[in-house]
Amino acid sequence: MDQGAVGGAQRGGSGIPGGRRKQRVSMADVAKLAGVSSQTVSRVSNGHASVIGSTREQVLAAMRELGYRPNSAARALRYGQFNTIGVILFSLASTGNSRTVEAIATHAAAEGYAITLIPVDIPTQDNVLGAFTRMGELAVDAVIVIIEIHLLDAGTVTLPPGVHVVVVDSDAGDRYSVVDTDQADGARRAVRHLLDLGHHTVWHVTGPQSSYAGQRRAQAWRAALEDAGRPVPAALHGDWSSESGHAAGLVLAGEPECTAVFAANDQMALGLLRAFHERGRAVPAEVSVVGFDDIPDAGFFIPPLTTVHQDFAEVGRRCVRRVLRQIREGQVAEPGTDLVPVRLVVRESTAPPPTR
Amino acid sequence: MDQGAVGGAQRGGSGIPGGRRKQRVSMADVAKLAGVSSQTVSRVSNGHASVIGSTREQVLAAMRELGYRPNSAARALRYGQFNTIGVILFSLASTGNSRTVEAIATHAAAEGYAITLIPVDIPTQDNVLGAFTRMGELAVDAVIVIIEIHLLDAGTVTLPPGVHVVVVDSDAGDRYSVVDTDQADGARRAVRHLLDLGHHTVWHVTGPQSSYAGQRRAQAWRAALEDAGRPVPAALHGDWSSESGHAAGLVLAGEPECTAVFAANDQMALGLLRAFHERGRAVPAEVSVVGFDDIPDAGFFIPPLTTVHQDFAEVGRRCVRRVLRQIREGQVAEPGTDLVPVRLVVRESTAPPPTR
DNA sequence: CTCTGTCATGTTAACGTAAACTTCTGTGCG
DNA sequence: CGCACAGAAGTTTACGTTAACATGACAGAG
Repeated sequence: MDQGAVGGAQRGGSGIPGGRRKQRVSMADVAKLAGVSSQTVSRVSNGHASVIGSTREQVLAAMRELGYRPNSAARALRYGQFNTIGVILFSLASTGNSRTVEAIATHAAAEGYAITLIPVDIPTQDNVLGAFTRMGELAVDAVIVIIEIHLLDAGTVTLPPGVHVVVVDSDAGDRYSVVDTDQADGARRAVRHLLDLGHHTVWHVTGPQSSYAGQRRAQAWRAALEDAGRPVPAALHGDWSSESGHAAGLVLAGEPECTAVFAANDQMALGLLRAFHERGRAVPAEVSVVGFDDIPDAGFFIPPLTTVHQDFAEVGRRCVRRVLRQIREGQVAEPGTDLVPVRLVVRESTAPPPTR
Repeated sequence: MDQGAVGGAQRGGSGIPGGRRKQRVSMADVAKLAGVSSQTVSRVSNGHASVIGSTREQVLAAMRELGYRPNSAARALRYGQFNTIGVILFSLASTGNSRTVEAIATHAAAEGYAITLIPVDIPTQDNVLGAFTRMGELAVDAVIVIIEIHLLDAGTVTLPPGVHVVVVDSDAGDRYSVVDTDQADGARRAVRHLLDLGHHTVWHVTGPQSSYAGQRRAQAWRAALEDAGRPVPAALHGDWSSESGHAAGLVLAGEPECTAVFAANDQMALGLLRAFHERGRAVPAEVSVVGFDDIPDAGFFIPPLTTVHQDFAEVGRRCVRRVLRQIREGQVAEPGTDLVPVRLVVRESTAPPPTR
């Protein structure tokens, strides 16, 4: 280094008081104030044992006085790790997503990892790809994808090398590490429950076609009916919203032989209940309704909703566990599907069909 | 573990093909392959103009071949910025929080910022303090706090110096930069609506005491009644959950003179509807109910809920705007409260009181 | 009294990137 | 023909931290 005369932008003059040029306090500053080397500050900062008590106290005092905070960028650079997991998702609006994300965040925090959210407004391929590109530039050790993975597959998306991935809500267990609720089992239980009550068959309001969860619930609904040798009515298509459930309910209310409906989520079930109420079709006396998710409100619908309980917290927990195992063992991929079990919660929206 | 035979973690030999020792590709690697200096790679990476076409192509080809991704830790270290905003929050479970967070994430992404979530399981002081400590160590340029700020004030918490803060749901506008829904106005509108319909007074089911939003809705409810010269019934205390609303509803169903209830959120209103239904009190013929939030499901309750619409997206947008202004202008604090307006959505759960 | 070992602390170097500066090449003009 | 100048690319250095090594002091053993 030549001369400092010019460099106002450089690091700022030394002793000029009040001239707060420097943004952040570094170890060097603490070290100077405490009269030790910056390495000693580092040792104190990281709780190494080999610092004598009096020195430690001095350093801590200096830290406090200057308001020292370690610079995580420098740390990350040094260690090659960020202690952060990225989460790519479409929307937090659905109960399932937000609860899963919350569980992921909680469990990750317990392991010393933070969560970085990358929302994708509209799940087109371009946007998802963009999210991954951004993710690649982001300070992230691994990624959890809560979005339809086929949007990635279809394109020429290559996941950033060296980034570990776990996927939620997907059938891509052959290529990725997938964690998911046991959608098929849930749908099966819902249908069985209704058949066991004596219903001849069960109608279905699906989720959006873009959702694997929705697709699988529909497949399992169909399969359960076929296995029981029952006729399979045409499915009505919803989009998870109570509004779409309501629309479907208005249609179903006009079908006299419809005595049992399985909605692919609780919100659509709410719409169904509303529609049946409007049309004077009593639930459960005339029509039974089963939902999926078991949102906290489901027990307070009119009538309280029989539904399939999903353990979102467990999904989040397993995502974190998988992703951390990948990070720690240094493996890039570890395909396979991890299914989280469900259970049916029977409330008051289901009953035997009306006798005639 | 002092011997290299084991340590694949080190840096790995140079030309050994296939032996992917090195975790990440650096500019130096790209530079070597492209036969240029790493500075040239940097220039290409950042789109500087002063690189001739052929060289640029070579570098890009090398980047592609090696799967180069810039190391954001090094970048952040260099620039002193992370392009990341931290969000401290209690829970994503409530509609309001998750939608606010989503809006924050979306708008931040549009500005090139990512969101890091720091969940606080139980909002004790210690935990919040811990979250802030963690945040201080985190790669974050600013923080948005969606949690009761008094949990911070009461303790000896000093916000990390140099970190910009915006707070949601708080009355701490004198000390912090606060963005919030106009809770008072919303509550006032709800009460006015019911009084205008002819109700003598309005009962209230509150949110949890720890919530400023809840407190302010309750205050404004009381004030609106007093301004109108009406008696103020004792408030019933809820905790945002439909279950607590249900419990309150069972109590209110037993009060014959109760003809109008304002619930501090929609979920508790759902519980109220359920309780009134159980007890055979017709809504709105005998009792009117107003909620707060206007969750998407509210229009499909039985009956569809009259409620105060909150613009969560706008709250998120303003948070991001404020926080970015702070970052860009380099100001640490900028106290003041920014209120987002609300509107009353009248549906079918309100009507004039029964004539007697 | 010297030698060895231990413990507290200091010094050096490296992580990957990019600003600032330096060097090199070729072009146009007097 | 030489010189100034512009443009392209290379070199140096610093960002803040910490592992690895170096230093120095002091204690106990021979």
